[in-house]
Amino acid sequence: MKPQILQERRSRKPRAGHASAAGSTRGKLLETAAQVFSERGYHAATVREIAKRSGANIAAVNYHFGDKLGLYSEVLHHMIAARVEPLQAVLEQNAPPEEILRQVIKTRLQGISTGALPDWHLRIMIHEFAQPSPLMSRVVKEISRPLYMRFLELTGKFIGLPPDDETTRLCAHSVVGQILLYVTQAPLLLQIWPDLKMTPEQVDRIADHIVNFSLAYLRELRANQRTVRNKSGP
Amino acid sequence: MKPQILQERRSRKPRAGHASAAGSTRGKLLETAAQVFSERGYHAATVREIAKRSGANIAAVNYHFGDKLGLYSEVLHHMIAARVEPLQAVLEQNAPPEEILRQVIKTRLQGISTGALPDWHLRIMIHEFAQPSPLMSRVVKEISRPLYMRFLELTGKFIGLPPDDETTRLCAHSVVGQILLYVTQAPLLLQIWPDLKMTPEQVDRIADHIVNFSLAYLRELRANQRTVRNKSGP
Amino acid sequence: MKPQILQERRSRKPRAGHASAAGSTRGKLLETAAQVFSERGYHAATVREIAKRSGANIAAVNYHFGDKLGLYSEVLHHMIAARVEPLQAVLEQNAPPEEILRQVIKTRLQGISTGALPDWHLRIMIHEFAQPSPLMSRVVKEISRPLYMRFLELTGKFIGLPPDDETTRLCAHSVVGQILLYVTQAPLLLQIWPDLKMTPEQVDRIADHIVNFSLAYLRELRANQRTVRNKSGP
Amino acid sequence: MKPQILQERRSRKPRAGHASAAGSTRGKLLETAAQVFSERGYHAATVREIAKRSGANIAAVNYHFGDKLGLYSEVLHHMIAARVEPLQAVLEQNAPPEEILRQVIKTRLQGISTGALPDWHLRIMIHEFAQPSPLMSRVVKEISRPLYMRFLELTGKFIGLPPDDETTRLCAHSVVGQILLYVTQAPLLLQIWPDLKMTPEQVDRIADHIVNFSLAYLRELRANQRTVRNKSGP
DNA sequence: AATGAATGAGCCTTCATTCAT
DNA sequence: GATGAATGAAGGCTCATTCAT
Repeated sequence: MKPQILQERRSRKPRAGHASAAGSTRGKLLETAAQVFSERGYHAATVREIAKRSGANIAAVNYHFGDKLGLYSEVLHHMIAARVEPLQAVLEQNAPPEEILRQVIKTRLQGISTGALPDWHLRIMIHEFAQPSPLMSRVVKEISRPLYMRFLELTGKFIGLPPDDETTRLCAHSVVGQILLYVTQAPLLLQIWPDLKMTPEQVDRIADHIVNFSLAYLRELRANQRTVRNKSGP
Repeated sequence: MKPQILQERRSRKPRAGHASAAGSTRGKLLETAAQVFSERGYHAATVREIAKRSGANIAAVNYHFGDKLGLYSEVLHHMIAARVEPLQAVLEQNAPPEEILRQVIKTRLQGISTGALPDWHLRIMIHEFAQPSPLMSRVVKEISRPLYMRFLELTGKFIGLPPDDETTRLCAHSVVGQILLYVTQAPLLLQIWPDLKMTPEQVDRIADHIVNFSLAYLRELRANQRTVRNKSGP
Repeated sequence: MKPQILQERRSRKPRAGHASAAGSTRGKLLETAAQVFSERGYHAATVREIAKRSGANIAAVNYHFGDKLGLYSEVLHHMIAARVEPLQAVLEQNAPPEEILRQVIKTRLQGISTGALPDWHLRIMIHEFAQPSPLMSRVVKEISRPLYMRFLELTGKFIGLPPDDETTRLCAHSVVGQILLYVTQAPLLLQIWPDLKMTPEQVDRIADHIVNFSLAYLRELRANQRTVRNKSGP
Repeated sequence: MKPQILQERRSRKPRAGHASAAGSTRGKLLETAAQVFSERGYHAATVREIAKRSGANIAAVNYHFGDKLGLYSEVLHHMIAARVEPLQAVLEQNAPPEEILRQVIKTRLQGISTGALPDWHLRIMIHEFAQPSPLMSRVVKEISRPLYMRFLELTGKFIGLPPDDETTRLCAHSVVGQILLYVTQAPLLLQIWPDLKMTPEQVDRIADHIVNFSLAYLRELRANQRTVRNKSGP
């Protein structure tokens, strides 16, 4: 279930074990690239800006990562470690599904509350969906799909249906959709809803709402499902 | 409440009434531009490609629309007529809120069924949020905000709360989020859910699911609201 | 001695007798062109701007004057009538050379005193010398040369030497140079000499200075010349 | 009193000490640019032509100088070292004013004798006044003004008046104007005066004429001034 | 281990001009 | 008598990339 490591591409220089150490040029480049890619997306980001912000020579990107895509690939690689795995952890834990659902939603939304970390992971995904890079399919395969599958499992278990049942999928989508609204439309919402301050308290209220909104239907479904099973049972 | 018309920008020639007739260079340009902008977004789209695909000279864009932004502005303008207004019409009609809700969802989702029109309107919006163009604020003001406000009203009326109540907003967001998932994440879903064919029948089932999923909570809320009102009433 | 008429060029439309009437498109075009050419010079001026400022279609220039150069040629033609002839008149008049000299200088300088007419003639000449247009040689032949020759004659008569004597030429140049400084370097002088207000009074003082400055040497020369002639005479 | 160095602009790379070495691309570019800018002026000159004549890629200009204006700025900078400073030196030297005046005139005129260097410095100034570039004010501040001020001082000392007296200014203008005629109107004069060969001997004669022409009035003024001072003195 | 220099392709825009009406 | 539409050429600039050192 663990996402595979993104394969190395055309860089001239093989990546050393300590390569992403913060002090090195390579490490600094990687750090800056994550920032810039998250701000502009793969296509609109320029190696020039990444190099300049890193205080590195413009040729450094090609030297260390082969080309722009190589650098992007590396950034994506780090994204998995930094983001997918923690969320995966939440999904894997041994707790009542209702509690897990609540935690997933809160974890997800906390990424967008203002002061927190810049949440570059998310913005990269948004750009990737708006305008896919050549690595889009890899992003899907190694980031989206595993998480999606796991969430399907969780939802299925909750409502008592197999993970790949259409109803299971639709329910999972309903939950995810509510979260993604705040994630992908954040700038719009901030303009359109003056009272949206994204304080931890407000984000908490939003998360609670999503949980309640979703559980209303899911519990109903679970109840029906048990009835059906009981009826069709012995 | 009707969204205002986007104002003309720097184009040298005023737009004639029949200007977007399919046969004319100008019309062809506009048509192609909508396509290209929806594929690549404002920034990544190139005037060159638009001109080439239109079979027009590259300078024709400048002649008819002043510059790239002028062309984009015109495309946005047509977007209102072709998309926002119909949806607005649905929202304005005199019918039970439950029915309107169902229609909104269906109208929205039908845009993505059948590969016919690749739903360029939405793709443009997605690009706009991923990487705002200089016209972003106008897009919000004239497209998003009016629809959002109207939908808030509808939701508020349904659950018996004022349109700008936080609960009203959160409920509206929950409904919209479910729809937007299919709209913004369509390419991902197609990869990740092999059985997603977007046939009219399936889209209908999806729409019904969203309605049911949402009403489960909204009705609950409405019931509570009435209880509260009755209790605090005479 | 009268400057020849600039020959018509490639215009499709032969110039009618009343063509430059103020109200007509053609006349308006000509008027605006003089303005624009004097502001920007032949190369930097654009037919677009001329057409726009005239409220005329961009193709009007080509229609009436063949091409940009044809329009410029026509402007030059009017320049002769409006500017060269009056100055010529001053030079031709029957008066003591000293008085003519004073008048030439004053006439010339008054063109640059602020409020007066925009003196587009002069600015066109400046541009022409900075970056000659294809019509430069015609400008010289029909405008500069006749005036220069006449001024040489005047100077020669004053100091008692033939017009094409080197000394005559050098003296004429000394006078003309003093005038041209204020004409070609006006913008610089305005920046560099805060008290230069170009009021009629100040322009008068400048003109008087140039006259006095020049006569100091010219009179000296004339005196010497007479002595020489007397000595070598009978 | 020394003119300040023009500040570096947007070029990406700081200028090394030996950067304008003839062999380097950068040096060649600079050399060609001076040529082209002097021929066409800032606006009409094209980066393409400069690059092509230099045998360099068009992007090299951007690389070395940031943009067209950056290159122009650098050319102006070199102009100071090559031209303004020597003239400044002449003006600063400790010699009788009459002798300095003579030298200034000769130095100035020698720039145009012998077709060798086509006196690009001056041509750039002429273009600058005909159609100012965005650097016009800097040109004035760092090139024209210091020289002008110094010349005012010299003239004032000669005639015994303060440098900023109107009479001092008018006299200085009269001298400068005579020089500038040959400098700004050279092409015209060559057409109009067939015997103008610009041989060193002839240029010398011109310089001597200007000196004599000017001194006739200046000495007169000085004499008057002394009389006045003596009368009003003790 | 890294970089300064250079490059070809492509970007958006503006130009003077032409042509059909 | 005039114009709207269209065009090829050229403008300045930025891009990711390469190469010699």
